[in-house]
Amino acid sequence: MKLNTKSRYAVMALADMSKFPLNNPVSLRDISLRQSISLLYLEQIFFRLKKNDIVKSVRGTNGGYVLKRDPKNIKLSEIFKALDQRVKTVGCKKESKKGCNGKSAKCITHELWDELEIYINNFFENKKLSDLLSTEERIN
Amino acid sequence: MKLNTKSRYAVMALADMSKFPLNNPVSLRDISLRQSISLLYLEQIFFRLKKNDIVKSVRGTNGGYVLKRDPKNIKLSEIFKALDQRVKTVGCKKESKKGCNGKSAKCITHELWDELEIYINNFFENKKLSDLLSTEERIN
DNA sequence: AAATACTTGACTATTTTAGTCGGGTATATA
DNA sequence: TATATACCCGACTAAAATAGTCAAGTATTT
Repeated sequence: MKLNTKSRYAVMALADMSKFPLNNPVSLRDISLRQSISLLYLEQIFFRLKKNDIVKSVRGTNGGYVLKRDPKNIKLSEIFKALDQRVKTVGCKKESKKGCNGKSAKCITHELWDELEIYINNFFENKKLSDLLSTEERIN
Repeated sequence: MKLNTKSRYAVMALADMSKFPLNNPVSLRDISLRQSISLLYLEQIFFRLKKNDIVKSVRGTNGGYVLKRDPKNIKLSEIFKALDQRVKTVGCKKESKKGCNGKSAKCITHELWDELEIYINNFFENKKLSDLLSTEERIN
């Protein structure tokens, strides 16, 4: 069970942006250098963040990305959703509605995975981007 | 973020076993048929469960596996541990001790992943095999 | 003896992940 | 208005992880 780099980098990059004045565009190039994340990969990530209304872009010289909302109002769950990251128990659920292929035995653990999914989503639902920021400021 | 089949099947198989009289060996062949899991794959899984003292084996005709403890005393966290399944944030932590490669900026999110890891492990730590069983019995 | 069932390492196909490439378009500034 | 900067975005690929199989056993019961 592991987190992929896409969502991990997304959170890192957005946390990085949050440290700067909010309406000031931050270029991916700068984030790339500061966070040691490939620029090309960041572009891919921000394409999705933009599509999901988390950031907006400013083109041209001195352009970059700007957070669409205050970090206080950006839940980590939104970021994960933007990158198609969710908890999956795999199998079991997708192929059927109720009894998992009709074989009732197959679903002994069905409720468990549902519960886990809700539990984890809950973690991200209750975390804001601003929560990371204050942690960071405490450290430095 | 997803659960792998190994730990998923392990939980399913053990829950299946729990439904039978405890000192009665249950053969992998039967579990395989009931839960639609490949026998060869189950063998691999039970090899690890055995090494981790969760089940013991009874060889020969009418043999099979037996739970080493009462399902009330088997935590899901043990099962996951037996299969090397754990939450990983990947990168960030392994390569360094404190400042993540010395670049302090790289670790804006470090504490977050630690917290998540603890949070999820907590879920499994508080679930017993017997919890699944009663759920199952409620359903059927 | 024969059948059943566990033992265990090695192997392989498939899928997923991480990350790159390429060929754009838009905008600010000199 | 030329040029550099920075976003745009689909397609691609190498590497790693996962899922599952194979093979060649050994132990026990009936």
